[in-house]
Amino acid sequence: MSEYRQALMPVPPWRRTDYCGALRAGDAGREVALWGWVATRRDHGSLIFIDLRDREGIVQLVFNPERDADAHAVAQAARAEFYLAVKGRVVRRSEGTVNAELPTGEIEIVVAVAEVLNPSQPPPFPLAGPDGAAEEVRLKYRYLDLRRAEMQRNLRRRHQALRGARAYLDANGFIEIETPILFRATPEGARDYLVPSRVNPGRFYALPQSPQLLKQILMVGGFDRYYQIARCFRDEDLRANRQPEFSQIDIEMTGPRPEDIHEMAEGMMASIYEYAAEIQIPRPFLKMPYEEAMERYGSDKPDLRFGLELKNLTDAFSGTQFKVFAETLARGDAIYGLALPGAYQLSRRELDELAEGLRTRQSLGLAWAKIGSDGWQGPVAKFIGADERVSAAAAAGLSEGDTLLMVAGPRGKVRPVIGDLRLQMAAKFALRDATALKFLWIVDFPLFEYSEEEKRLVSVNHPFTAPRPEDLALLDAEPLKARALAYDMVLNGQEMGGGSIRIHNAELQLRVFALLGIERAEAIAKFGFLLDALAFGAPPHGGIAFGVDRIAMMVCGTDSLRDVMAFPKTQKAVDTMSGAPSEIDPRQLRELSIRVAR
RNA sequence: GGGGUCGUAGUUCAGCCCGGUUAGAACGCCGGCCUGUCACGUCGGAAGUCGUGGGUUCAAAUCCCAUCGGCCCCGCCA
Repeated sequence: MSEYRQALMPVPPWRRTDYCGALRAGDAGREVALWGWVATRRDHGSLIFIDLRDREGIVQLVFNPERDADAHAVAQAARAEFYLAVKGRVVRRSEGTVNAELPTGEIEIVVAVAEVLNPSQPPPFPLAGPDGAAEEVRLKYRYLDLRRAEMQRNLRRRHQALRGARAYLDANGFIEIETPILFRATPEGARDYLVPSRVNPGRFYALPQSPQLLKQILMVGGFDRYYQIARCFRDEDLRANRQPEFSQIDIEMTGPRPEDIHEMAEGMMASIYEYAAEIQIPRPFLKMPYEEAMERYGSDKPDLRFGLELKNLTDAFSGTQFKVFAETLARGDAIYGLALPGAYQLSRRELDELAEGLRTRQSLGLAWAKIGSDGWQGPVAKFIGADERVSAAAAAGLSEGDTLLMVAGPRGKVRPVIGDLRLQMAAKFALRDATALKFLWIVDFPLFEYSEEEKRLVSVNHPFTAPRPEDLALLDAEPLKARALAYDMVLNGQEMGGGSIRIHNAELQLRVFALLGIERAEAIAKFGFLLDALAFGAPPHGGIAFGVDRIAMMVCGTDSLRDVMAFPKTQKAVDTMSGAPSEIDPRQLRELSIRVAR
């Protein structure tokens, strides 16, 4: 490597006057001082061009050996990702050398002085262009990955989204309050991340899955309106849109009706989109009861960017001779269908694969029929009589050339399965309008559902959700029919946020706990602080929480959470850059009174 | 816990099915030449535990088994 002067100075030899990527034609004639990374270097033997990059973009530097030999020597020695400080004059590029692709393409910097502030090893992967390297490598060298324009853009949009949220909440009287990260483990919900207490051997803190209880207590504490950009932790398996550690915009207010929360949340979302994407989103959002969403879309977070609604064929087949369907009806179960327009053709093999998927995953059978000019075709067509064909065709709105997919079974199982088929078909036939933003609220969730695994009622939302007042009477007799004052905000088939009006009465809270199988003594042991708080004049209150990371994914147009987090973890919850989680020194464990069993 | 998929120069990938020369290409890297490039050009060069371990075979990047890791999904995630 040839010679260069490396300034081992802890601060640059001169202050920066501008960001590289911010210079424009209007700056022509100015003397500027810049710092930045070498993005690319084009060496013509004597003339050398360097594209210098900082967070705002790149600008072209020109080094002419006849003008300044020292600066030129620096350019000769410089390599990709060297951090340089330069001084020079901004000049308009001569005609024919303008680069229309670059915002800075009308000008360049004629460099008079240059210093290498820090050389760099050759980067392990190229930093220009959209993700060239495998994520494995990008995560290990995250600091290099973060220099890429895409990551710079994503994290800044995320920042703008949060600014939008804060601006709205601040303007509407919400007070930002921090809650502890070291909290207590509570039953229900996801697995907790635990932190041992050194001064209380054998005891553990839990990292909060969300600040749920604390924000309720802040309402009891009289703050009236609270918000927080809160870190949350859940020790569950990861997905493309799930990390063990994530952020939510957590909001609680005193005395709201659900509509008040909706209006506020829509205002905040509008502010987010204005700040992050300069888009005006249409308001108010559609509201859809949970039951309707399940009936029409087979999902509590329906994607409304396309139609293809489910068809309830139960009545249409009421007189069927087809054994499978007849048995279904005899059990009181349901038959649902999905009518694929003739333009969306599936091969026999694709249909078989779909059927196989349902059998293995859901142990449900898929029946299908193609509506031809000479009647129904398909393996089950011969079992389906003329009358049923007419009624089914009417119920499903079938025309010639269409394909009807049918699934029979318990309603609670069949609807989500067909809902999933609906999404698969949307992906296969590219039915989604990529530019649409389809917001809606899902309301009137059930309060409870029955858990086969635990053989008891569990909360659909969380145990602090208030029942609808008119459904209070159902609590003891038919708790599964009781609806909750709960709501989810859904955007393009993704849950953006959810919340509820909370129970603010200790007796009602104890009743709900009891229905969940949490007896009075256990409730007092584990949630005594909440029950006590409710007993001291707790005001009615309710709120909502939004997934910051999911919002960031939407405004950035990416489908991986890792693209909108600075330091995400892999699917095994590992940080490949730092090596966390790591083994711990035995001495440290001893201090914590912990012995590793493995 | 389970299913799928990928793992070969620094990077992106080909080769793997059907075992058999010295494991290739592009980008990057190193060196030479080059005064208007912007993915500069051009000439030359270096660069590989084929993820790891075991097995089958005269012979394994290639076939088999196990294992580790990345990604996607199911379960799980109020």
